[in-house]
Amino acid sequence: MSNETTKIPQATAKRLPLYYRFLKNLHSSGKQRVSSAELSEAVKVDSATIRRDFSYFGALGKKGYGYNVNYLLSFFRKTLDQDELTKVALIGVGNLGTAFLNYNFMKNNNTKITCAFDVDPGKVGTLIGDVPVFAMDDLEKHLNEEEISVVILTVPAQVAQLITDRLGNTNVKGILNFTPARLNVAKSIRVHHIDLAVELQSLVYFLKHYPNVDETEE
Amino acid sequence: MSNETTKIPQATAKRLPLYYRFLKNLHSSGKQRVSSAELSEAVKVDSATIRRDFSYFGALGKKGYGYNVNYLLSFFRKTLDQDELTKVALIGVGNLGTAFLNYNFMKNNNTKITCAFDVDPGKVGTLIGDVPVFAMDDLEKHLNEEEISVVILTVPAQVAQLITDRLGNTNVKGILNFTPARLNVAKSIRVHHIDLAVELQSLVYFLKHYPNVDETEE
DNA sequence: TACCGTTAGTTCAAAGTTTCACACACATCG
DNA sequence: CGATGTGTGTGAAACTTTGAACTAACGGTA
Repeated sequence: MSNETTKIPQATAKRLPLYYRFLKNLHSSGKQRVSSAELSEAVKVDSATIRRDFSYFGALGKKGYGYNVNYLLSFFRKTLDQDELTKVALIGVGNLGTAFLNYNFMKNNNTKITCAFDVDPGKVGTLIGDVPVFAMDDLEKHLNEEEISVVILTVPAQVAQLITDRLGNTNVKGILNFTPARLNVAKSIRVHHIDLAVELQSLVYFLKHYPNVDETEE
Repeated sequence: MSNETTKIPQATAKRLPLYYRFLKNLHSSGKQRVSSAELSEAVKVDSATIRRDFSYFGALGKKGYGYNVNYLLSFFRKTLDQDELTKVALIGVGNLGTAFLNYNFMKNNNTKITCAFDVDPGKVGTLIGDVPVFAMDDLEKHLNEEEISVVILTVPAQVAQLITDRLGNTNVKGILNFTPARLNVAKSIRVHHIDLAVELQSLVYFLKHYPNVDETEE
């Protein structure tokens, strides 16, 4: 453990941003120390899991004391690269895309949507939530100029693969895909799917077939 | 296997809506039969996993032939309760909430947003995407009258727990939570989290720390 | 009708993840 | 300054999920 090069389990990596956010809350409410049990209550993750997650990064806490909020926070800030800003592009300014542009969900974070793309000439050239909307034709040009490596995909499903193929000519390494389409990508590109209809349907399925079980993540 | 009462693994259950959607696509494109390998290519799930997933429901396919699309489709329709409509309420008509109301992501499905709630008097009484917006004060009343058991939560984080507590007095059994808040709920209520900021951050983390690994779900 | 190629269903081992439970270290208090 | 309680870090066990490999059944073809 405690070695930077040791690979962190994926399940752990997915929880890190969650921990980070709650630590920020604790910090701003003036808390000095926190135990894995308290944290567990707040983020709804088993306390043993939290301790193990933290332990992958070394001994961050003190026995009989807990974790120092400031120390933990500054550690995570470094680990999650919170100091350096990751620029993100949003492709497809429809209902959902517009909501993301207006939504402040990356305000406090290390990620920022710096440009958006759409085919609608009525939207091109405008600012939505302070983000400039460019023509889809200029996609590769702007992505390369701004050296963008992460995109949010909120285009209609039919064109998702088409757009994705064009991303092959850019520096894009990660796609957050809100499209129902399952994308074919070069293996140098990482895709995370958020499929809203599937999420809703599977929730309904769980309710009908697994009555009364406890909470599950996404 | 093949027994209706056998509990399906959660990982499998999450994939069912995905399978269902692709089967619908195949059906409408006139395809008669499909193999697990073809399906695997389309949904990006290992073919052995697909075969095992299906086998929990019994022998749905034929060796040396594959699966009959019609048969499979009608089977899933029953299994996923596609015939009966699940009414869903949306709470919080902000940027994201409005997008969902306008978005057609449940048009083809067994779920439909039938009412929405907000505190803004300017929104109350209006129709957004054909869905009536009611006052937050009348939340319990409408939910009970319409016998709604699933809600989508798109309110500001600060009030998420407050609203959730009020759901305790209703028939609501499932919450799709788009709020960063981790909700305290009675264990009869199931919560699925979709935390957009966390998703984006964890994608960025993966890109920095796990270069060049393959695709991961949600 | 007999063969051949295809592909479902299943078994097994491996990998990944969570949870338990406990020793040990530290903080705290008298 | 010693005793006591608290809470971390972690070994081991339990559980979940995946992927590879195999078997056996079926369809198609000559």
